Amino acid sequence: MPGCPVEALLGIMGERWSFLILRDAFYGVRRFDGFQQHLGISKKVLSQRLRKLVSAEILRRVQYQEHPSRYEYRLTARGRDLFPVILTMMRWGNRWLAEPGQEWLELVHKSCGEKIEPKVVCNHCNEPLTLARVQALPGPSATKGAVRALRNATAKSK
Amino acid sequence: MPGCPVEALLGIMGERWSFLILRDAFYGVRRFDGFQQHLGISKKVLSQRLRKLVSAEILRRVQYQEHPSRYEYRLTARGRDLFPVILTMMRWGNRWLAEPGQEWLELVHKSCGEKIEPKVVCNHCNEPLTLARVQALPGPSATKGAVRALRNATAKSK
DNA sequence: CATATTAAGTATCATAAAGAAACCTACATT
DNA sequence: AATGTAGGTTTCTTTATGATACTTAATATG
Repeated sequence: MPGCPVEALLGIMGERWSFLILRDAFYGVRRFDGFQQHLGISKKVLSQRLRKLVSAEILRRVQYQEHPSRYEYRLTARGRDLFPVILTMMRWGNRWLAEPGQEWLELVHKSCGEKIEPKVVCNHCNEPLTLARVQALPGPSATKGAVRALRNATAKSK
Repeated sequence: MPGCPVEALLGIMGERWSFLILRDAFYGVRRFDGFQQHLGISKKVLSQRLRKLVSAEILRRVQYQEHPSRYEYRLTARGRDLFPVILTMMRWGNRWLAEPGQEWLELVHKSCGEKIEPKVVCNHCNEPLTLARVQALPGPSATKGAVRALRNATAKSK
């Protein structure tokens, strides 16, 4: 039983290739061979990860042909809803790990035409969320460990 | 050499415990023993991960006492800037993995006092970023594989 | 004075996960 | 008849993780 939502997410997505498979899915990759060639992952591990992502309902295994039967993997609503996680990862990687002016990729917003730097904000006041301004409180399912950690955290933040 | 910012980030943060160590750091944990007890990670792996996070400048190893000398681990600016990634993970985990009404933790915005659901928006137009409205284009450092994947992605998105 | 305890690790060995390469199945193509 | 294609599985080797014991330097306890 996980003790926090991050732990729960990592129980599904925490293994070595899971986020890269997801990233490829966002790029439009759907087929076993596509993932395998693009990622350079071993077939064994790929099939294990795909099975896990399917059983977690991040991907759906869909037959796209009979005789012989062939399947592909498509994002579910749950899977698509991981897009914000990938976006924040992309922003951080571009910001801190790319040579300046040498980013690997550029995100463009089709709505406004601008180059995006994804920003995480409060859904109420639309202010960017910083560590100092966000307080984590144990919820109804918090474990004892989490309650203790959060109590310490809020005690120390000054 | 990584081919995309997500890959680059995962080169640092991709191992089993790294994100949980980071989450604990956001909760205010700083000491070896604190991480070890709270996470239930083996000391060997913890010391390997901390070393890696320090060498990636996510954490700084700071002496907090002499005789005997003791060190603690503090978030750097780089590390603090991973907060948005953790926030989007928390939101996703709370949304899809918690029993309804039984979330593990609640985020409160000290600025507006409201319960937060972190939202990822465009830094120009402030609209939420959805898969359909974001276009990824290869940047200056994109690998051939990435260029091909992105071309396919944009070709297929309709 | 001897023994515990604390904090931050290392060392050693057993188990689990990942990677490489070959093989399998069902059909289509040359 | 042989080759190719797509989506895997099997087997074996290498690497990573986990459990337990030990180390070091100082303080606290009986």
